[in-house]
Amino acid sequence: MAYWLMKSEPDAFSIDDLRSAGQATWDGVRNYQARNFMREMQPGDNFLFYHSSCQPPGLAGIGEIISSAYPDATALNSQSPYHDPKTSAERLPWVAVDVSFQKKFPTLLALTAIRLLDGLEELPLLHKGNRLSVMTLTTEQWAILTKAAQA
DNA sequence: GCCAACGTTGGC
DNA sequence: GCCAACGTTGGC
Repeated sequence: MAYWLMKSEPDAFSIDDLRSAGQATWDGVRNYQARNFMREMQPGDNFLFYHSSCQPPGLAGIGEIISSAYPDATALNSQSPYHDPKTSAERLPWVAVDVSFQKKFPTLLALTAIRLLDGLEELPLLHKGNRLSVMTLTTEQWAILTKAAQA
């Protein structure tokens, strides 16, 4: 089983939205490195739900990956905010996965608090200028973050 | 609202 | 294939 971290702007889709929906489609990712990680996802993997571009940014909870990657049709939809006019049904590089709610942390683990934790030197989230919206976590990173979030 | 960092685009 | 210009991300 693998561990992931995925970012979402809570104004668009938050941990509370996932909790009320129970499950959801994680789509709209338009970056090849993030896409490649999504292709590796398997049902049963867990991910940390990160709220970005908000105040404060940080980890809000845990979800589960419940499907492997499949083509992200929002790229083809001219009405979608995720429309990618360079794609077609024959040439569709983007993927989505289905996810389910697992838990919301008692309090948000803010980015400022994450920066103070030991053992996360390799975590891309903390690297200056990093914008990757889907990243893999080692078992150790997962343990450090989930422990801090529920302390 | 600012701006640093990064990815993408397009001229050559 | 290089690289400058541009657009986007996302913390502050």
